[in-house]
Amino acid sequence: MTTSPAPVRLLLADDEHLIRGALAALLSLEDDLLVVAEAASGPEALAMARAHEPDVAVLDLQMPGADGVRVATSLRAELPGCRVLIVTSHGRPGHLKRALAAGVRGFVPKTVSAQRLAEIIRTVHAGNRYVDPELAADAISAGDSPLTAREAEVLEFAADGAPVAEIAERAALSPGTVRNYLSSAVTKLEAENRHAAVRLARERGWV
Amino acid sequence: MTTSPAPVRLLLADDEHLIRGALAALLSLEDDLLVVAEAASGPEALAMARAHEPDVAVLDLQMPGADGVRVATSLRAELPGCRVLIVTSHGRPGHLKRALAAGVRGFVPKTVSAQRLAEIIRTVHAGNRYVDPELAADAISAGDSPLTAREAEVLEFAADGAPVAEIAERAALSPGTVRNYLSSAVTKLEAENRHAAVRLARERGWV
DNA sequence: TTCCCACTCTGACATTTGTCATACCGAGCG
DNA sequence: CGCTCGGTATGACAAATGTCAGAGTGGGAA
Repeated sequence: MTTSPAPVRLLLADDEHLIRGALAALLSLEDDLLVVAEAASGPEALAMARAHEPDVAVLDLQMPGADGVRVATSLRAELPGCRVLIVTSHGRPGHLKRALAAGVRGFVPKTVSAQRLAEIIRTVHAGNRYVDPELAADAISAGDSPLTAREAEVLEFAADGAPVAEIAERAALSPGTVRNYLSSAVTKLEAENRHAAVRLARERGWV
Repeated sequence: MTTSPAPVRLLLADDEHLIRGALAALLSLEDDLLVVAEAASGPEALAMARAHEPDVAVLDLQMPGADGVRVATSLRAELPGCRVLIVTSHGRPGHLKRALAAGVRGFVPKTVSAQRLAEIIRTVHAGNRYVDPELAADAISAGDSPLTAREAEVLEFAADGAPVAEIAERAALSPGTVRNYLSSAVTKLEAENRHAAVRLARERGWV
C-alpha cells in the first residue's frame, strides 16, 4: 500500500456562497487538496483559521467585516505558518502592493481557471510566491502613490462627496488645511477636481 | 429501460473564469441540467445563445461588453423561448426593476448555494418567475426613481466628476440647463451636492 | 547644524457650483 | 381650449471650491 503525502489543508473565504461552494467542490477534486473550513466574512475567516489552522488561506479581497488584506495581516501575526493567497474580481494595482506588504504569498484575479488556481495553491504552499503577471505589470506601470499620508487620508474622507466642512470635522483639521491638501492632491493626480481625483486614486488603488 | 426526460440546456455567462467553471461543474452534478455553452462577455453570451439555443441562460449582471440586462433584452427578441436568469454580486434595487422590464424570469444574488440555484433554474425553466425575497423587499422599499429621464442622463454624465462645462458639452445642453437639472436631481435625492447625488442614485440603481 | 519636507494654519482671490426666478415651446389631458 | 409637465434656456446671487502666497512647527537627512 502506498502512503500518499498529507494533503494541503485549505481555508476558503468569500462572501458569495455560490462561488465559495463551487470553488470548494472543484478544489476537492484535486486529491492533494482538502478544504477544511469555509467563511463568508473577514472576522469569520479569522475565527475559522484559528480553529482549523489551515496550511493555505484562500481569501477574497472584498468581504464584509474586514477585507482580505486586513485578514492577512492578522493571520500573519497569529498563524505565521499559514500562507495567504488572495483572489479578487477587480485587481487594482495598489491592492497588490498592500497585499504584498501584508505578507500575502499569492495574488490572482478570478479570471483564472480552477485548474490553474490549484497549481498556484501548490506553489504557495511550497513556500513560493505567485502574482498574476497582468496585475504585476499594472502595478509596476502605475507606480507608487505620489500622495502624502495626509493627502490620501483627506481624499478618502472626501470619497463620498461630503463638503469640505464635514471632511474637516472628520479629519480634525481646519477647513483651510483640508482645501490645501485636496488642492495638492488634485494637482498631483492631474485631475479636474477632487471628485475626479478620488476616482483616479481609487482606480490605482491608492486609497 | 426508463427514458429520463430531456435535460435543461444551460448557457452560463460570467467574466470570471473561476466562477463560471466552478458553476458549470456544480450544475453538471444535477442530472437534469446540462451546460451546453459558456461565455465570458455580453457579446459572446449572445453569440453562444444564437449558436446553441439554450433553454435557460444564466447571466452575470456585470460583464464586459454588455451587461446582463442588455443581453437579456436582445435575447428576448431573438430567442423568445430562452428564459433568462440573472445572478449578481451587488444587487441594487433599480437593477431588479430594469431586469424584470427586460423580460428576465429570475434574479438572484450570488450568496445563494448551488443547490438552491439549481432549484431556481428548474423553477424558471418551468415557466415561473423567481426573485430573491431580500432583493424584492429592497426594490419595493427603495421605490421608483423620482428623476426625469434628462435628470438621470445628466447625472450619469456627472458620474466621473467632470465639471459642468464638460457635462454640458457631452449632453449637448447649455451649462445653465445642466446646472438646473443637477440642482433638481440633488433636491429630489436630498443629497448634499451632485457628487453625493450620483452616489445615492448608483446605490439605488437609478442610473 | 543646516536644510528640506510634511504638516498645519490663515487670508485673499478667482472660479465653479448651487439655487431661484422667469420665460418659451410642445405634448398630453380633461 | 386651457392646464400641467418636461425640456430648454438666461440672468442673478450666494455659497462652496480651487488656488496661491505666506508662515510656523518638528523630524529626519546631508
